[in-house]
Amino acid sequence: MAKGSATIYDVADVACVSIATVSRVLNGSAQVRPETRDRVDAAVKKLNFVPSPAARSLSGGRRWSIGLAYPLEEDRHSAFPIRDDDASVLYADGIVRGASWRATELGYSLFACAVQVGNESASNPVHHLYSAVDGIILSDRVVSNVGAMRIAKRMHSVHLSGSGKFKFGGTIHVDNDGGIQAVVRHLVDVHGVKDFGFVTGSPDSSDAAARFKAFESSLNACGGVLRQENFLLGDFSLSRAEDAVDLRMANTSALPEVFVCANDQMALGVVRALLRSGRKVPRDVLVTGFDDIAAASQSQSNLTTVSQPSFELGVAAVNMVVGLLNRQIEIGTVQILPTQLMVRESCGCGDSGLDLT
Amino acid sequence: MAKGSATIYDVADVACVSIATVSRVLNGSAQVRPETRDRVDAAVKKLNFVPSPAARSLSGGRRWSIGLAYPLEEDRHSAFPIRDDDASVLYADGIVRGASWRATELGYSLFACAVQVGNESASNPVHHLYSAVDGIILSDRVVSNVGAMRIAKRMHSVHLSGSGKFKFGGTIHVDNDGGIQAVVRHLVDVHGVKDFGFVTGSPDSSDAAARFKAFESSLNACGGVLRQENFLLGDFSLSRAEDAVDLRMANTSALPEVFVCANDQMALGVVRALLRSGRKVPRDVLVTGFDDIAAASQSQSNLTTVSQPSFELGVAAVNMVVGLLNRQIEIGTVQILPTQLMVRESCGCGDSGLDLT
DNA sequence: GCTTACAATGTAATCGCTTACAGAAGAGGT
DNA sequence: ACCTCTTCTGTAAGCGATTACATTGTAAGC
Repeated sequence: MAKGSATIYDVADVACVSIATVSRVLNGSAQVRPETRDRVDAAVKKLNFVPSPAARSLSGGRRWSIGLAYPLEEDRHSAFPIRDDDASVLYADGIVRGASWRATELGYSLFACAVQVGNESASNPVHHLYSAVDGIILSDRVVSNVGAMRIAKRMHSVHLSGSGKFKFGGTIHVDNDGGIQAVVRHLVDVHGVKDFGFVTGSPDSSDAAARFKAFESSLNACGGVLRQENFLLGDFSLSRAEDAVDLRMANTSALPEVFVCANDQMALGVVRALLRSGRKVPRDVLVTGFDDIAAASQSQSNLTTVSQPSFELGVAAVNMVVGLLNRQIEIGTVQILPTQLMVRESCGCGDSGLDLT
Repeated sequence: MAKGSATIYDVADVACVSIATVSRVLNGSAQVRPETRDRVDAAVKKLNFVPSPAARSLSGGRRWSIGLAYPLEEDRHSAFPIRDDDASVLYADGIVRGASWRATELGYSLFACAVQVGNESASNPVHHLYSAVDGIILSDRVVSNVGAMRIAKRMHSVHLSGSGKFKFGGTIHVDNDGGIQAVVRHLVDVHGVKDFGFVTGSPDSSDAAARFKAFESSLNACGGVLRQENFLLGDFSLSRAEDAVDLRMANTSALPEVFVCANDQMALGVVRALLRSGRKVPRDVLVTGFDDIAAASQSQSNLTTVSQPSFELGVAAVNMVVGLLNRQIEIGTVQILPTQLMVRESCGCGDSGLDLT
């Protein structure tokens, strides 16, 4: 607390040079006589001097840190809202790790920051974050489009989004189209499915939108059907999807052959609701997910899903921010990461023929 | 980028007041005539003004954000080091979530930052982090003791540590003693174990140290034995523990009845090594872990372990930092969070009598 | 109507750094 | 000896906030 640590002035005093010279040595810049440099280095070492990022930041230098804002669903019930059920956090973990690792490798620090979705006020952590960093990675939905534009005008930013292109910064998204297409094709080709159900994600998520759009066109391409009552509204959370299926089952019309879900959490919720009603998966209804979170591959819920390279997404995002910073990548660049169909048992595959319990 | 964003001067101009007045309004301080306040508020809104944390930081005001540094083991092999095997990250996830949630609730932003352990240079992200925040939460091992003291002298800090007390800041740790004691007692009372093995964590981790110390004293209390060759050195990672057990088995002396491990990852590694050698757990050797990570409770590895309230740890840490900030908590305070023994099958319990495979 | 006290506002110093610009010192040419 | 270039180093002006202190405005008290 006692603000006692050394400043550039102290170093200058000890080394008997001016603060400008110290700064030059620190930043490895230009012409400093070797013997002067040594003197400064010695002083720095002696005083354990670490430049104040705040001051550095203020005076316009590079901060060597980048920010990553990831979404948190609004808490609807519990006092501790962020439990296993929180889709965005689980998915974000991988991204944070990838970004963290890559940033460190490039000599940057990564500040990760969870943002309550829908928070447009000044208390949105993004506002605190973005002036502490050189560039920022914004996950889908952490700020509004308007907010994103404002930020992008101030600093380099990369957007993790479902589809499309952000013209004021870079954009990265996974191949939602290809993933969903693979799911639908597999269901049609291998399991002869015609009658589809779909559980969609948060309405404001571009990933959710992209996945549904891809689903529709795949359906058209292979002649599948989505009856109105089998289009379920979710918000990426397990419980909401579970509720939606319960509600659907109150309707006595026959269930679809499969529920294609926009993410794994919802798929797990769907499975849970079906099991509770006495139905078995995949015996009575097939279910597929998206993301391939850890829980998907556990034996209890052997979920057929689409694997997202979340770690690689984080890596790619950092690469892009730094590329933008170094002017090696153009503003408006879009990068698409591949997805992969993971066939397990919930789609009806698997010789074990186990019912999931 | 185009540094075009509004400053306090712009706001002052628009509102026709001085920057001092703007600052007063922003910080809710003291005497400002309501009509002036309104004018300033309007200007702030109009310009979308967000104060620069850097400047704020330099001039000593509150930043409304707190930092959390958590450790990342040094990468020993892979190009993408942070995989499922990384003990600290898995454990840290819960802390980050808890801290994030609580910080948001208190109106703070939380910046989480992964730190390569052993990095004492100026590139240690902690140095970047700590001038962007009001207070900082330091996990065990993210900085040296000296580094921690330097930081603690500059700002409020809370240390997440195995035991003991950090006299320049707050300290929180889980009840390692109680947890290990419960494990040992259970093994002795229920399973009649006498001949113990122990797999310890990173030598520089105070959690590891605390757990071993607790293990020793529990052992003495109940007359158990730890033969020298059954004390295995790990570093909290799965692979390292696996290797250690392989090495141990090269020695032909009888294995101990149980391997008590300082965390779950290592317990999983131990199980893996034992299975590979044709031994069964718990039939031939018992194994226990610590932490209760998600993988521990999966049916494949039904690990008896000690549950750590990692989410609550994050919450408590934020509470303490903010308490310190508001001078409601004294420097030097120590808080201990309870742990809980989770009895599963790897200790020999369970009527299923299943061999783990 | 004039002092007084206090509320409201403004002025300017400060935080620790970067960097444009200025100045000094030495080398080389005449 | 004098002038011109280099090459190094110092001076000082910001960066955008906070805040001690100075100043102005205003209503009460006489």
